[in-house]
Amino acid sequence: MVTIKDIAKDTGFSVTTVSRALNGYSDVNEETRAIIRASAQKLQYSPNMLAQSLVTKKSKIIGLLVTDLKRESVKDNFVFEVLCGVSEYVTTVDYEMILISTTTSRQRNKTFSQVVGERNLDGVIIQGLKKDDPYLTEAVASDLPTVLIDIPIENSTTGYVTSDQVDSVKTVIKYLSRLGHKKIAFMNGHKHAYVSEIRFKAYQESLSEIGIPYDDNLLFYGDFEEEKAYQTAFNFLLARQEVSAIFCASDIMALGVLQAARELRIRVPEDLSIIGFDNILLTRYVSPSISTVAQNPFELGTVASKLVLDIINQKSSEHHQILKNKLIIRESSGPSN
Amino acid sequence: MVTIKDIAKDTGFSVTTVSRALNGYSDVNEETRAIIRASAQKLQYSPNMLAQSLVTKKSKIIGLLVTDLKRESVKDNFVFEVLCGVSEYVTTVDYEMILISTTTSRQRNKTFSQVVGERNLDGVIIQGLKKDDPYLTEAVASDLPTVLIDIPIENSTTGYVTSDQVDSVKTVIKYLSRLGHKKIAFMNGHKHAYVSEIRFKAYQESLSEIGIPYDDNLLFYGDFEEEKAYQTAFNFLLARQEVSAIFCASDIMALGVLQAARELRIRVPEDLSIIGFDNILLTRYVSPSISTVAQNPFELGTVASKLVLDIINQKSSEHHQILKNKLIIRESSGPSN
DNA sequence: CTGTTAGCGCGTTCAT
DNA sequence: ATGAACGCGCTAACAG
Repeated sequence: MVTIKDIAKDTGFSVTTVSRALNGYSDVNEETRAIIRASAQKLQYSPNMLAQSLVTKKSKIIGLLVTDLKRESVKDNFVFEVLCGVSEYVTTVDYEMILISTTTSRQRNKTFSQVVGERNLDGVIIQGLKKDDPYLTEAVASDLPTVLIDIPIENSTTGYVTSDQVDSVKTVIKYLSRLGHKKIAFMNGHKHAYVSEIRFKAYQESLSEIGIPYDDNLLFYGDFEEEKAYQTAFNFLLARQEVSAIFCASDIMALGVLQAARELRIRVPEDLSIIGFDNILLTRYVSPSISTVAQNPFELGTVASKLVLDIINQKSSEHHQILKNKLIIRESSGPSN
Repeated sequence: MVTIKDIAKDTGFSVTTVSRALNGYSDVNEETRAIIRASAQKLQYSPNMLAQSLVTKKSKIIGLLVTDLKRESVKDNFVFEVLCGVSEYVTTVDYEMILISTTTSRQRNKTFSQVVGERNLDGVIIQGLKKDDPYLTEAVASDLPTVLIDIPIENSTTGYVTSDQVDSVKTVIKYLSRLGHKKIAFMNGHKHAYVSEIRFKAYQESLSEIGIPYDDNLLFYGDFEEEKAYQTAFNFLLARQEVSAIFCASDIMALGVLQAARELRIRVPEDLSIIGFDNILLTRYVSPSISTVAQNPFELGTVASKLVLDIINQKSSEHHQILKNKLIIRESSGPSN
């Protein structure tokens, strides 16, 4: 490890001067700066961020906080895409990303401030925490620059990025309605997620806008899991044969519904239209391919990063951004008959 | 930020005693330790890892070094699975993972030691670097605990984890041979990857073991990319109609080959058997589903983490591990006719 | 058993 | 324009 001390020794200047020269202070002779720079280059000096952080209180590290990233998470590249987005943006501005995978139980052992304080994180991006997770409340209450993904809360140090959930849902429902569907079921995720809440409300609104009465019996939950979606859809489809379309709050669940339909010999899209949400890779490859609302998680990641850095650098005051989604029509949806 | 100083003030002991009490030193009165612990709990103290690292020279951070994680990387969850594995293991032993995404060009601006030194990384896991990437050489030469994924180099501070590439290839070739295939082509990745080298050699060996002469014309490259694979396969299949089976060094490429076959109206598996490598999610969902060699990248990740920590803690001396793969037969392969 | 002193590598007054 | 001295939060050597 070569330190500024080494450079000081090498050049004959004091560590102070070296520090200032390297940090671009104006009160240093350009000639000495050149000498010091050359020496740094020669010795392959690189600042010790730890020491730097310790004194400046800035770590140049952004934490990406996600819920329990485990073996099963793999199927869902949503998180991965967000991560890639964050990683890419953060790299361009010379920050580092640290991945923090937590669970509700682990949040009881260590507070949010502790996690953040331990490594002097400059900012945090939160993805996938449950509505009532302790860290969420703490993060919002704290004055640490925080950006939430898909949770619309904003204050002076908290921002969020999400996509136009309401609009997307309405687009889907109207699309189905135009195809003649009257009995449009909605498979939601679970109640711990903000998006579930929002999408549900949007579903209700959309129906009322097109004059279809909301029916509680057409709402059911798939927990954002393929297996769970499969099971509940199986029973649901048996019981409610009048349903001609199911809108799923995630593609993973749509996959499960598709499977259930297949086993019940319900033809898709002739007898049942299925529409998903997310546009995960698989939707394009399964047969029939699945119509879905395309989100752009990668962009969610880059924008989130941009927003945290804005908050950190106290740039604008608007700390939220809403991305556009797009309905992609594939084989799994068609006219009602 | 509450520091040991605060605890010292709160309890009346010196910072040293606090430090020692909290770090479990034996030379401290159990009673005072209890007092100090209680105070720490009360104040929600959490050690500042930066300061700790600065003096102990240990950061409890493992770097995961990957090549340029960008938008396009998303299709290939291999990296993501490895990452999940690393993240999970590392969390259990109270370490943190930092993701470092680099490119060949960026490696010229900053040396490996600089990257590592900046944050006092305790160890590094390397995945996907090219054979001639500077960081690879530097990492192996350095004395920083390093574990390479799929690159079999070992020394006192370098280990590796990979899967039984040779065995897998042989299994595939023998399987195809048993099905009556004589003209078995091999689509390799690109020459920058170690695995390409190894798999190619294994391909040659397997052929000779079953008495089929190696034919240079049956080897071609798909660069580990779907599009590239599609294009080269298209031309290849046109030119070499005698080929009855193609073994691809990655599923992504198998996807491309499948597409080419489809467009050329070559039936799979009747006219052409296709076998991939990796067992990515899609192989199960496309039609026909793709036979492939199943790797377990998640485990690659956990084992890699375990190995780095072994090296860090100077546990055993064997710093490599080879995982088993498994040939999964699906619809894309069948008897030659 | 406990406190004092020193120092990790760096940025930052405050003199000069 | 430059340097000496101090402190960030912490651990480690040495006394006592």
